[in-house]
Amino acid sequence: MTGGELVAAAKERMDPFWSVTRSQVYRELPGLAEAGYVRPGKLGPRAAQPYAITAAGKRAFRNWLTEAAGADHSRNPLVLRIGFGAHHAPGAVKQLVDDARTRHQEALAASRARVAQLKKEGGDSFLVATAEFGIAYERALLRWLDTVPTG
Amino acid sequence: MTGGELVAAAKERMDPFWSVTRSQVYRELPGLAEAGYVRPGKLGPRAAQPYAITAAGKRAFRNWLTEAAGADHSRNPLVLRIGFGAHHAPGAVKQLVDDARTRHQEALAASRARVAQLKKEGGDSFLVATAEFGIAYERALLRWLDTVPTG
DNA sequence: AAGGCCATGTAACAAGTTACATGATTAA
DNA sequence: TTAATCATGTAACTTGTTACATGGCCTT
Repeated sequence: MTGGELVAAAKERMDPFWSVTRSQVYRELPGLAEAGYVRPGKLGPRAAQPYAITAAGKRAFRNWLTEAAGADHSRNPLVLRIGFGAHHAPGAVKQLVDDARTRHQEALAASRARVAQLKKEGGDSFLVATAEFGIAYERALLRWLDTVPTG
Repeated sequence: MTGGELVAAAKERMDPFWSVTRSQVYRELPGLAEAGYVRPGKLGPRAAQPYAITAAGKRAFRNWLTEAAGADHSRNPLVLRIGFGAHHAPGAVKQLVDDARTRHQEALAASRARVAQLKKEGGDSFLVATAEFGIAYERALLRWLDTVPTG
């Protein structure tokens, strides 16, 4: 795959709980090739450089998989601002909450659609589980939003 | 406050949904002083440099508060690994899930304790809400863990 | 075949992490 | 009073973001 294809595949697979940017991917690929984990193929249109994973790359991946998972890491600007609610102008918190509700309702719908699609395709049950994580997260957030004081 | 005090206060206030490191804080403080948002006080023991916020600093803070909240950003290495469950050795997913359950049960207990403490202190209801976000998140994650296929 | 559009890749920058050096405080 | 511990701050490095340049594709 090329850098762009990898980014698209990663987003498709990980969207609610992980992210990568194109620049990260493009930066890493030459290093991975150097290390022998991927092998560059011949250039396509637009100077697109495809790579194929090598046997060593697969080994390294499996190795990485077994490493302990490490703590998760959240950055939630909405909750951060709500925590300073006492410093807000009147009505500002309600505004924040309403906007967030709209956005997360959309995200919830997207997660549900993704689960439905994966199930229809008869896909890997672990992938379905990660998509269901998206639903669980969005539902929890929406329910929490309903409890935030908006005064 | 000094850099160390600021880090401690930030962790106390934001722990489940935001984080800062000491290095970030120490790096920013001289710049904020330069910009007139904080004023350095006299050095304490261990060359500790305290800062006080200025009127301009408070204005800048209120300004920042009203900015739109931006999307939240999660990095969850556990869900990431589970998504690749099909590539794991047998039993490995169960191991991951069991470890995670322990850790998140502890985190849930910590969140609950924090809510109880804030309520006892009669604190700011917005702060209580952010602590309750921690509970909601941990509960959702734990319930989701119970649905993950461990075969 | 010309112009707008989208995908590829690069480069400069900002934010986040890790490892280190130093100076008080505490305890043996 | 010496050694261990802990808090302060710094510096080097890694990761993540934003802004940019270029080149095929697709429509008209």
